[in-house]
Formats: sequence, structure tokens, C-alpha cells
Amino acid sequence: MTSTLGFAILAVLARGERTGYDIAQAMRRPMAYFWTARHSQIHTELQKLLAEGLVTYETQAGPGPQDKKIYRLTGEGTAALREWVTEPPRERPERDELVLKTYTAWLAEPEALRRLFADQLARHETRLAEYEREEELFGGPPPVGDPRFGNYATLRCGLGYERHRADWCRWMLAQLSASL
Amino acid sequence: MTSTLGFAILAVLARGERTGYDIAQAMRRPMAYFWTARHSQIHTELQKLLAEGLVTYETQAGPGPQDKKIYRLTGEGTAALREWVTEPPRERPERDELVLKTYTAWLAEPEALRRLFADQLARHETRLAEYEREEELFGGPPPVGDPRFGNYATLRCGLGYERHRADWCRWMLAQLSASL
DNA sequence: CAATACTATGTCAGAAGTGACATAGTCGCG
DNA sequence: CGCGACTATGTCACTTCTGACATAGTATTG
Repeated sequence: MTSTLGFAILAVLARGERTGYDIAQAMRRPMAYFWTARHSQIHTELQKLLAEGLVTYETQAGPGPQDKKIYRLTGEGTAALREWVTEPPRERPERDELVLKTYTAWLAEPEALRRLFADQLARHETRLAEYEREEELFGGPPPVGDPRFGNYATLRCGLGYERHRADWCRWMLAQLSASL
Repeated sequence: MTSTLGFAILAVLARGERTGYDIAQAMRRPMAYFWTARHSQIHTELQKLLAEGLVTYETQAGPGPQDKKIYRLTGEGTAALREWVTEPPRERPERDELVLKTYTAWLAEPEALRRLFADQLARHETRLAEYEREEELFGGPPPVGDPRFGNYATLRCGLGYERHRADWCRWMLAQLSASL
């Protein structure tokens, strides 16, 4: 019954105990490329996971009015996660606004369109450079049984994606200049 | 105030008048790669677009208990769409379940993982073959001012995406065999 | 001729996700 | 010493999206 968000949270917790805040932070940086959630969603989801017995927590004095809650996986949580990992992912509908705009490109001013794609290309090139820098920090792939393998493999995916995307933007720009 | 779904509908209607049903069909096949919506959502959104004066319709006798409604863009609708096309897209969070699973791959049984990626690779290869067949039907890109340019350019994007994805799956499979 | 698929409209409950509001301590900077 | 950033929890209204239900005529196929 657990949602994919639930498993995303379990996946973070599998790497070590965290507060809800920590999970939200993880979903801002290393995970943001393939999964994100706001803290509001994370706190509600943690309550569900707790009710299902997939996580537990210990309290510690925290900064705000409430105590800090340090969550970790239960045996059931680990089992559920381990089972979920190799199940074929449910197909989610892609929704890509840039491609939708491209579908309607024939209606657009060519110059404004050129700016749009030049801007997108720049974004992809920036991210690509970031990812390439990150890749160098690993010197080749970690062993498959290592949590860091997950980080490396997802980075590889991001790298491929940014390259594909940048190529496509360049192709679009070439089409637009050819049509002048 | 119009949502992206609203613009997706306007984008279909810009190519000719359609019923709500026709729009839902368009979102099943040529558009499904980059945008989808169920008919329930389309009907509700059409009511909003109507209230905003971006679309109008004419009725005709239809099969069911209600009359058939043939929608088309108003001048305002076309103007809104034309303005939207070149505005930078709002960054939507990516949520990719397969990559999330990869992030957790270290917990998985290697053999089950191999099956997962082999299966995904097969899917991408099938789609790639379909897209390649479709591409041949165009003999090179249509002119940028032609609606068919939209179809071609989005197909190119899909082609690049499937290639990137298939490559990544192959890389994953190579990593998994190397670790045995 | 019966079953199934297709055309065509719509409603509604519920899940998933967003953005704002609310609270409060610590730490660093100018 | 005040201001902003960071740590940390939570609620709530609202939007978006899904899946099921409801209705009914025509066309195809076995």
C-alpha cells in the first residue's frame, strides 16, 4: 500500500538514520534529479510509514517547539524496500513542458523560439559540467553492493540525459537558423 | 491563470477543431510521449477554458445522452497560446521510479536486478524501433512554420531519449555482469 | 443475434503534491 | 545586538491527477 514517495523515504533511511528535515535536504541535492518532495509531504508520509510499522524513531531535544525525531528503518521496512527495488516500475506519464512547447513551435516567433532554446541549452550545459565534475570525484564506479554505487549509477543516468537534451537543443537551434 | 494542461489542450485545438474525446485520443498517441490526461480531466479543463473565453464550441447530435461538442480556439485562445509557447517552461520536478530503484540497487538481489534492467532495455529498444519507423515516414524535417514540424521535433526528442535510456540500461547490465 | 469495441459526455471520491503559515532555538556576520 | 540563515516540526487550503461510475448509440465480428 506504500506509495512511491514512501519508498523514496525508505531508500534514504536505508543509508542511515535521519530526521524528516535531513530527508528533505537529501531530496534537495543528491536526489533532486530523480525524486523530490517538500518537507510538508515528507512529514505526513513519515506518519503513514510509522503507522505501517516500516519506520521507528527516537526523540532528542530539538531546536523548535517540538522534539527532534530521528527515524530509522524497522526490519519490516527493510524487507518492504528490498522487495520493491526489483519490481518493475509503474509507468508514470511523462509531462514535459518544453517538448509540449516544441509541439506548438509552428505558432511561435522564430526569434523568441531561438532565445528559448539557447537558454535551455545553457542550462543543460551548466548541469552537464556540474555532473562531470562530480563524476571525477568518483574514480570509476564503486562496487555494486555499495550504497555509493547508487549515487554513481544515477549520476551516469543524469549525465546521459543532459547530453541527450543538450544535443536536441542544438539540433533545434540548427533547424531554426536553417529556416531564416 | 491557465494551467499547463490548459495549454496542452489549446495546442491540440490550434491544429483544428476537436471534441473532448478527440483531444483525449490525441493525448493517447501522438502526444503521449510528452503529455497525457484522462478524459475526465480534459472535460473539466475545457469548462475552465470556456469560462475564460479561450475556446468556444458548436453542438452536434452525438451518440450518448449528451450532444457532441466541437471545440475550437477563440482569438484570445490563439493569442494566449502564442504568448505561452516561447515563455521559459516552469521547472517541474522529475520523478523517475527506475532511477530511484537504481539508487537503492545495493540492497537488491543481483539476479532480480539484472532481469529488471533487461526488461527495461527491451522496452526502450521496442519503442526506439517504433520511433525509427515513424521517422522514416517523414523524409527529413518539415519546415519550421508547419505544424508537422512540431511532430517531427518531438519525435526527434523521443528518439534521443530512448537511445540515452537504452545506453544507460546496457551500462547497468554491464556493471552487474562485471560484479559476478 | 449477442458480445465487444468505439464514439461521446459527464460526475465524484480520493490520492498526490504545492505553497503558505506557524513556532522557536542557535550561529555567524556586520 | 539585530538580522538573516539554518535546524526542526507540523498544519492547512488548494490544485492536479487518477480511476471508477454512469449513460447510450453505432459498428464490427464471431
